Amino acid sequence: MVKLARTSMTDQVVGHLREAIVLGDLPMGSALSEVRIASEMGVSRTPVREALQRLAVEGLVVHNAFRDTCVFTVTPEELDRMVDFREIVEGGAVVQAMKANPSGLREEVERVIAEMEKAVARRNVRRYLSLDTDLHAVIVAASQNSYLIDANKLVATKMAALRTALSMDIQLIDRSWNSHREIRDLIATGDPEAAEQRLRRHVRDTKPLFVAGPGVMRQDDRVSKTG
Amino acid sequence: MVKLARTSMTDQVVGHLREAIVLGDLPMGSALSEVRIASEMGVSRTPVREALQRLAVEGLVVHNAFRDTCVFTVTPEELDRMVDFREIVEGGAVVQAMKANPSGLREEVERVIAEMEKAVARRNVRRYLSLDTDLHAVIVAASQNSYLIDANKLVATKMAALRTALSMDIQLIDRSWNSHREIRDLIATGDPEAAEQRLRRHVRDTKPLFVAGPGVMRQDDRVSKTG
DNA sequence: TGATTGCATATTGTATGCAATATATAATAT
DNA sequence: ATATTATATATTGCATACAATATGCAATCA
Repeated sequence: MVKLARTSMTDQVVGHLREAIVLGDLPMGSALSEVRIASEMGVSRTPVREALQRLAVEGLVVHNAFRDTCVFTVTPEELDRMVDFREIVEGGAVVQAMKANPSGLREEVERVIAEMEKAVARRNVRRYLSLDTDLHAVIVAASQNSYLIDANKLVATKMAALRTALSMDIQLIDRSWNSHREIRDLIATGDPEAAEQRLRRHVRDTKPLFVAGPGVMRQDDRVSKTG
Repeated sequence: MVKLARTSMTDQVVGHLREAIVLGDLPMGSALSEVRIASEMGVSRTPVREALQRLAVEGLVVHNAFRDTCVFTVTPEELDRMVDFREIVEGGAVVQAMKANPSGLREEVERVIAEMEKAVARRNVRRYLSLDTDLHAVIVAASQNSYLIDANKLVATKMAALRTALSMDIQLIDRSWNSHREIRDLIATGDPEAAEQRLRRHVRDTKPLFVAGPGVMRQDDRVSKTG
């Protein structure tokens, strides 16, 4: 671990853990030992603790006082609420973006859609799912509203981790791909209401993919140690 | 400071600082010295640091690396985005609440409205503004969606601090009071769309009260030390 | 056999010390 | 007089040591 170069150790630990959670290296529900992470990253416990505190506020880890802190898990009921929340936030964001920043929104969406087309052509499911995360992120980012962006992070990182854990069929990808293109078209058309409703429906439709997927479990199902 | 009774020192510091910010004891923009807070609360720097990290994620304080951490400030542009955000989140929440938890929503709103009526009768502006914060909070809470609740906190605490710093005219209170009662009526009526639109308009209308108010400033205007 | 108590271990919570960096002040040079 | 530099001070960032708490296991007892 390099000696803090303009970025604090705590920031590096936060980034490292977030990435590990999204990539599935830290399975959902697994306990996070401060000493283990510290020794693995070659730092002391202090920056690790501070990183875990921040991630706990973000909801990416749950902190059990005097016991341990684990990677988040999601119950089916909570997944419902995540979808409801995404409808509201992403729907609101696309309206904001189309009114305040339409060209920027179109450019960013077009860019991701183009990448998606390549991924679909190559049947690269992994890449497509990553771009799925990106597409929703750029829509929210185009709103240029830091509160919407921060609010979105409360679910976006979890969704990214869930997508990683998901083994998705190629048929489902095609279905999602159609949905994404329709959203792109409606954004290009310039009708905020239509785009919002289509985006909300899209988010709603993806719910069934996750309810039966891995990572969706009771809150008590601990898995393993840091690994 | 009592020796941790079921709650960690860090939690206590978080609560203390949040309250101090909302009540205006820590003015917006003021720098927060770790050692000063630690000595004032009779704890070491460690829990203070951890508390500040958490509050930074919440956006209540801004952390300048290697320099200091200050209480948040709001620019007029950011206030616009806060209002946009509140429209989306509170509007979405009231719809959720009316669909999933209508009776609970009505009860809670009715309770706060009743308290407001007393405050208005007694011309107690301070109390009314506090209930204003409560009213919006109970609406979001009634959605029973933890993500909406957490997202709302990204602005609710800041709004509470801004209200505290605000010296509001009694005429403006009467105007707000009418607005609040209309929202209550629409919630009681049971038309989610109508209630959402009315709530969004109410949030939008309150914007002018704050743009000229105290606490809304350029990000660089530091004020004083912890005091 | 089953429950309970006590101890050993592991983990978190807090305090303190030291290093690194930033800010302010004063001295110097042009 | 202004700009620059050196220094002193204050503050943050990190590491380590210690205290408090929880967990697991074994021994003991009913």
